[in-house]
Amino acid sequence: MEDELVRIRREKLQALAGEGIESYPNDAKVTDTAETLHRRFDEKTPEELAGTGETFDLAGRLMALRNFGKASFLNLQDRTGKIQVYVKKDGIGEESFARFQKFDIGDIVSVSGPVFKTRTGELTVEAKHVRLLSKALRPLPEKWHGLTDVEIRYRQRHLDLIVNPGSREVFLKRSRIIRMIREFMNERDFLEVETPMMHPLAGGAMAKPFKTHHNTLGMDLYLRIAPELYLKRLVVGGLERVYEINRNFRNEGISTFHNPEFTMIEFYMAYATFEDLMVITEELLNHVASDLFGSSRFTYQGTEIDLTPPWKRISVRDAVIEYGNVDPAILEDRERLYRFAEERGMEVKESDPLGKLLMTVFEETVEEKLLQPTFVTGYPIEVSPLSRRNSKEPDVADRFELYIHGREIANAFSELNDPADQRERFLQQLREREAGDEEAHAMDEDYITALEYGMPPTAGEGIGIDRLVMLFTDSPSIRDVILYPQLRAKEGTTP
RNA sequence: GGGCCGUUAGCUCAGUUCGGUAGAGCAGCUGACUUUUAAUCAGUUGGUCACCGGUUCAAAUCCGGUACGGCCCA
Repeated sequence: MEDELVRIRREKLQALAGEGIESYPNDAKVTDTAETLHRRFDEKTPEELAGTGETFDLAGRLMALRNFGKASFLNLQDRTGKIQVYVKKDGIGEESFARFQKFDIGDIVSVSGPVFKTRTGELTVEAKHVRLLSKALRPLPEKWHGLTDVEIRYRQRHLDLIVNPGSREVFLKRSRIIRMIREFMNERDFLEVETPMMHPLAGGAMAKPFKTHHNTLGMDLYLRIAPELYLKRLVVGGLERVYEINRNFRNEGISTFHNPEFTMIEFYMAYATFEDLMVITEELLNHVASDLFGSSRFTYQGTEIDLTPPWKRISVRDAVIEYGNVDPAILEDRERLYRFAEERGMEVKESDPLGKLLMTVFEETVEEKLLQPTFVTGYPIEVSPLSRRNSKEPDVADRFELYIHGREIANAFSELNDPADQRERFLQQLREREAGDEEAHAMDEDYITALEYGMPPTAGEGIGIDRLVMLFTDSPSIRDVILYPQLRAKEGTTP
């Protein structure tokens, strides 16, 4: 039973405490890491290592223990990796060695001593001192198979991170990707800002929000579904290039591509158009890819993705014709398109306008076929309430969505900065809301007022960071790239 | 929300077909072992078979339900 294993380890800790050894000391000096030692000494010969006299201080988690009676080999894991440690009775002294017998796999220990190479050529720290810094009272998952139970991996991510190097790798990469994005934006003179996560009305996207309540103000608030309207107010305020990397919350289903809270970067650039953003997007993703892979090519779930610009550009309409094999004539006729979609079991309503029908047919027939990076343009104005109208085709928005491997990765448009048109669009959304569309955009008078002070011509874009990380880490599920994905509450667990 | 699949020792998994004393490896414990690396050798502890109910002389196994998870669909 588990209690038995915990009891034995607790008794070991108590036995050490009985000898006057502090159970949880915090005065360990750690100056070296596994990585630095490997880098310095892996290529050296045993002779070069011998007799230098230099000693090293490191600490980490004891991941393996191979006992030989009067000597032991340990694997010590720190944030940079693993290194072998050799502990022998002669090396640390009899008393110390007796205490060392109470160490277990999983314990946090510090080690100091010189390095040498074993018979098999492995760089090893020869311990002169070992010390228990923190006892692992519970056993770790098995060393060889690791931890595969996905539920434990998500609920107890610490265990996953300790025993599954691949998982740790994903989150190191995630951090690196975000760092590269910041670097890219900062270099182009974008200002990083933070805008409210709690909104009096949920705007900037078409989605159902989470509702919460502020007691003192006595008002309901919504967790933001997008930062868009605040960021554009900042552009009105003269911060001509802004970006925010932060969480959005959408009260929707959970799947391998959807988590209720997810991370986006949104950025806005005055005096740019959605077409300028295509180029910037190509550059941004290549900036990240070149850092991660040293290349524009990488593999996602067995498919080679090539980010070499320029990427394909195609309108929704042309894509439906090309990938969906739909007769162009049908696309001009609302009635015919409705029947077409209906006959194929797509979820459409009799009242849907042509643009909405077109998007449904696009989603059903095209999306999954867009494997290589593709800018889809020509979005109907009625599904783009915040986008600028195309000057030549007023029914079409100056907008694109980026698809990679059949998934929407980014959404961008030239911003609608005409307050009168914006009011009309909101009113249209209100009508759709009244017709039963819960996700239709709310009226935001305050935002319109801000536009009335004059917003420069601006283009803005949102990129889903989690989905980008999935692509770049070859992860099949969004839960693999979010440290604590949302799960159903389970009795006796915190998250 | 629907369909399919899963839940057995701390971990990784057999065992379910066709009901008949709950198993292995690792970890743990005891002993041997001062250059191993999935160390080795000998011995050994450890189980609410997810949970609730039913059928049966007898249920991990069959039936019904619940919880949680995974995949697919909406």
